[in-house]
Amino acid sequence: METPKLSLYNTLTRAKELFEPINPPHVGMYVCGPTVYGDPHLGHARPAITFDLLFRYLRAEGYKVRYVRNITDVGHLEHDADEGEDKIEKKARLEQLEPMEIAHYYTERYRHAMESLNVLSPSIEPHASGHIIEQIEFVKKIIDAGFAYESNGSIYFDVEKYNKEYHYGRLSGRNLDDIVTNTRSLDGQDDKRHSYDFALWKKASPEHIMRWPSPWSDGFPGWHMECSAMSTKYLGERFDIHGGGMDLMFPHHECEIAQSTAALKHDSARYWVHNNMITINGQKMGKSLGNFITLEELFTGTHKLLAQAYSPMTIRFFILQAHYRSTLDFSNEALQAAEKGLDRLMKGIEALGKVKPADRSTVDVADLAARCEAAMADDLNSPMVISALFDWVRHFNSLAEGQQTITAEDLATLRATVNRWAFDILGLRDEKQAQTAGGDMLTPLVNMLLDMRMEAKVAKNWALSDHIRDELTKIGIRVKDRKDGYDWEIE
RNA sequence: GGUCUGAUGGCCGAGUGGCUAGGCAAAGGUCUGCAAAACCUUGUACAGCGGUUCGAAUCCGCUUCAGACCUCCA
Repeated sequence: METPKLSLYNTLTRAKELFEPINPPHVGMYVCGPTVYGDPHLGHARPAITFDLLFRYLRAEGYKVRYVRNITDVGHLEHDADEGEDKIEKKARLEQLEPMEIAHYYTERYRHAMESLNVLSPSIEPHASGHIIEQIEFVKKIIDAGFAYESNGSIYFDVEKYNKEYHYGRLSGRNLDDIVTNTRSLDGQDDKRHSYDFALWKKASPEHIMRWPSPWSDGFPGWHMECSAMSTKYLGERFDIHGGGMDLMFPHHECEIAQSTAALKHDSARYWVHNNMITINGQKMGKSLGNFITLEELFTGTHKLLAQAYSPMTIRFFILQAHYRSTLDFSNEALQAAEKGLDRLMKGIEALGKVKPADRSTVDVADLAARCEAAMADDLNSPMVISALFDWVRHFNSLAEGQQTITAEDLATLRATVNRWAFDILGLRDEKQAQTAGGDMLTPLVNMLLDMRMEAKVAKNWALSDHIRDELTKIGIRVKDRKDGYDWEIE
């Protein structure tokens, strides 16, 4: 089957473009990861899952992907001002811990949450603190190219000069004139020539603990620097995809483009892909507004806005049910709907596992694969993939009930298609099956009781039969009668 | 204020110049000793006002409302 080619929406050109890797079958992808100074929240799950989807899809299509997602553990200033304090460091002082202890702790928390969400580990997860030398070297290149200046031990990017040769603002669709008139003037920016210049290297004030020697001062890199330095180091001067949240478009990605272009004399990333935000009551969920719900809270249900706990797969499914470039509004109702929908999908897939082959097929198995391929190739339209799967859940159930039939060959194809799309690419996991799998003692006991119930039913002893069912229901086991037998599941 | 995005049925959320998205909820039916599950059927929605068109929810304009970025944020 001829699979449709992937087109991706490129923020740089504001259009969907056919994806053509620079060095097929290799694909280089860089995504901005978390700043590890707080617990990961629902907002962090969105880019992680979006780019996990892309990573999984590209791999399933046969590409050899090197996926780099950084960990920001230094250099992220609290304010873009001279007395700006490093985020990691601020938190450390408050809790009397070493900065690296904080970074390590939250990195582990992040990784653990991502694992729960079935987000694959990237190929490389570089830490900014481990690449100070590379960042210093990168700053030197920009200075040598003439696009940076030193001021009182700090190095700033000369936006105005850069803009004469290139276009500062082309990613976010701004012109320097707009930026000039709209940049707020903050205190303590005396070292900069212009308010819109940004720091490449900052001299550390005496109380600043996180500091490294450099040709200019003891200090630390500016916060856009790590991505330019590390993407170049691991993916080369030109690579395919750069991803991140839409909120990073300006200034972070804009500055990154400026840095890389200034140092390398050309663009580095070809396709810029941005995921939209998760909102809560219509407003962006984020650190600054303090309206975020951590993943831990979602998994355990411990947040005043949560009506219940939601499993990691419910969260993943909830996110995949919306297109990555749309905002997605959080609500208990939406999450509960996702939970039930996912349950239905998983049960349908379980039913497919029980289907017995027949000598002819009443279903066209190629339809599912074709629809999934087309949807995914069209800028990662995961909602359409899910929609196709749901249409097929009906067939799965009908096949399991014997209302439709399928040949052994078609059945194998169908199972492979479902595995590919539901599990390999969407990255879903059957949590309930995983729970009961592996030599539990419950199964023989429940089966014994249900065998007794079958005997009672044959004897039309409805009182006993209902009693067994009710007692099982009480301990959370739902009994499903089949034509000639029974089925059961844990609620 | 500048730049940009969005407004879809009870809820969430795709999509598109004419052909059923899907899920959740709801109603009716089939099956069943009863129930559950499953299956079948049902909703004629696209903010408002104009315009373009044979035809617009989909294109254009205006209005209203909401949101994002312009400062750290995924």
